[in-house]
Formats: sequence, C-alpha cells, structure tokens
Amino acid sequence: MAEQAQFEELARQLSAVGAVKRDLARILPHECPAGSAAVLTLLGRHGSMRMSKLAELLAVDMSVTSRHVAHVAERGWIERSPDPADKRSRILHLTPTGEATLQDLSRRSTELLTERLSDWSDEEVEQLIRLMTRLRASFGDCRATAPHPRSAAGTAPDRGSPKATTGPTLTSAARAPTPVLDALEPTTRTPA
Amino acid sequence: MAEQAQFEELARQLSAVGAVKRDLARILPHECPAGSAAVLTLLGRHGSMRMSKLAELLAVDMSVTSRHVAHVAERGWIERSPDPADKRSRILHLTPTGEATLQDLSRRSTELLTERLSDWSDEEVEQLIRLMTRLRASFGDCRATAPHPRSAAGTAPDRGSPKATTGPTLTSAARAPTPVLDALEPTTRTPA
DNA sequence: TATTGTTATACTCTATAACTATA
DNA sequence: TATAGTTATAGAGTATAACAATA
Repeated sequence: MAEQAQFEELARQLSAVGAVKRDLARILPHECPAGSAAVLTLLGRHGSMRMSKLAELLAVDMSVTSRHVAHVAERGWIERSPDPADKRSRILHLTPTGEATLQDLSRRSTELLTERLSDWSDEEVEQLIRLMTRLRASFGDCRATAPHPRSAAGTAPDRGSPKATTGPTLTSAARAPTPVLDALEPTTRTPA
Repeated sequence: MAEQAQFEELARQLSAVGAVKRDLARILPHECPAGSAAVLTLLGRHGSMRMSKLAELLAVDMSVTSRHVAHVAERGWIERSPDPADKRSRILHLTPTGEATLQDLSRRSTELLTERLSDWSDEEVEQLIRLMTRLRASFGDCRATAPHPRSAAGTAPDRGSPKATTGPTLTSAARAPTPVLDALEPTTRTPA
C-alpha cells in the first residue's frame, strides 16, 4: 500500500502522458487517426474477432468501437463478415490493404520510439509495459468485481455522466467496458 | 535499446491507459473536468505562476491552458493578478475556494487509487511514476532539442495537423509545448 | 426479455490561426 | 519584430440514450 502523495503524483503523471500519446498520434499515416490505429493493431495482434471483443480490448464503449470500425471499414482496411453462429454479430478481419496500413503504422511508431527511447534499456521498457499493464488490470478487474462502492465519503456530487444526475442505469452499468488485459501474454499474434 | 515488438506493445499500453484516466475523471467534483483538476493540482504543487509556465507543466498549447484557466477562474477557484514585471502577463494563484476544491479533488483521487491499488507496494507505485516521468522526459527533451528530423523513412504523407498539408510554421514550432518535467523532484509543493 | 450492434447527440480535450496588448 | 495571452473554429475521442435485429 502506497501513500497519498504518491497517488497524487501518479494521477498527475497519468494525465501528463497524454502528451506522449499525442506525439505518437501525430506521425500516423493519412486518414488513420489513433482510434483506427488501435483497431488495426488489435486485429493484427489477436486476429479476427467480434465487435464486443474488440470493444473489450479497446476498453471503450461499443458505440465508440462501432465508429472506429466504421472508419477503417470505409477505407477498406477491414471487412465485416456475418457471424454464422449469431446473426446479430459481425466478424472483423483485416484486408490485405489493412495489413499494409498496419505495417506502415508499425514502422512509423517503432521509428519514433527508437529515436526517442534510444537511451532506454530493454529491461526498462519492459518494466514500464508491465507496470502499465498491471495498472490497467488493477482498475479493470476492480470494475468488473466491485459494484462501485466508494459511497462512504462523498462531499459534493460527482460529475457522473454529463447532465445525468440520475445515476447509472442498469443497462449502462452492464455496458461499462471491462478490459480483458490481453497484453498480459507477450504479443502472441493469432493470425485469424 | 529495446526491440520492435516491445515498442508496439508500449504504444498499445499508452493508448490503453486512457481507460484508467477516464476512471479517475469520473469521480471528479461537480463542474471540475480533468483539465480544471490539472490546473488546480499544478498550482497547488508549484505555487503561483504565469500562464506560459502552466502551459509548460500541462504539456499542452497555451490556448488550451487559457481555456482551462478561464474555466476555473469563472468558478472562483483561482485569480489572475497582473504581473508587475510584465504587463502582458498574469499571475495565477489559488483562492481559498480553490484550495478547498483541490482538497476535495485530492481526497477523491486518493480514495479511488487506494481502493484500486491496494495490492501495490510503495516501491511499485514509485517505479511506475519514475518510468512515466522518464518517458515524458525522453519525448519532451527530444522535441526541444532536435527539430523533428524523422525525414529518412516517410512512405505515405503524415497526418500532420488537421488539413495543414503545408507543414509546421515557424511560430507553431516555437509554440509546441515543451514540458519541463517538474515531477522529477518529489512533490515539493511551493506554497505561493 | 436480453444481447449485439448502429446511430444521434452532447461533452471534453486539443491544436491552428487570427487578434490584442505589451516588450 | 517578438512575446504573452485570448478567442474562434475545427477535429478527435468518448459516453449516454434510443433504436433495430436477433437470441
């Protein structure tokens, strides 16, 4: 168990890494915003999957996933074939063009990181990855396990959802993204 | 120097920590979005400062800083007094109300992190903070030093700025946020 | 009735560009 | 001419809610 000053510093750092993310986003290929890049990356690493699975890996709501997927599908980078087992579902898979875009993507980010992290050791990078993965796990697992207690200390009202003073509904609670933490296994890449 | 698979995984994790950030944002006090929280936190930790300094610490453009600052100023959480040394500048400082909000803020985030990271050791949290800080440094320092070379491998055009195919202008390059990495010293808190 | 996915709407954060005031 | 800060505008990401189709 750590202490308060540490937690505040951690929160600060979490906020500040946004600048690094934006730096990475700036070098992405044309018409490939960060959301699209994440979709391609996850499909490349885990192979074909359904929307719901992708939303889980992205750790965002499925409505958001739907938009990202629509974007990459419009550009021909993925295809959505019907799921024979469940007609409500669609199976997402990379197209050859999508694979090529993913290659480009990967090359660019690797290039930037190679330049920026030239003085990092292999172990340091690995440790950062491990700790960030565990951080996600500590949040995601908790969210899946505990039904948001945190009731014992509220002073002012939470910000909650925008203009939703009524609190989360049952359905929205069920839809809350619950990341599965694929990354615990080291980049296994299951090609379809 | 690390290898490619690691870099891709790092990029993925950087993208995924967004979910943790959003979890933290959800418990913020009323009318205090993440941007406002960051302003209050930095003013609390470093004491009064000018806009430009704050923008540096936030690692965002000054126009963004200006909006966040306007938001917290409208709520009476900070005040902007004229800088006697430079009439263009304004000195930002927390008001008592702002201090109170910051307390509330701090309590909430600490509470959440205490709950979520109950099985983390002090050393682990500290290590994560240290590595994230260094990550920011590796990016920020580089940006301040090298004038964006990365020219030797472009295949497709970069996404650059939205609809700005003309590349960065001199002024925009000069305005690019260059974080100073305050966090290297352990939460010194210089109270105005 | 519950679940999968889509779409409409709204909110936050960010950057660029144009502008004012001061150095 | 250059710098500090503000404001207008636009783009990207996200969530909630309502909806359609299927289980």
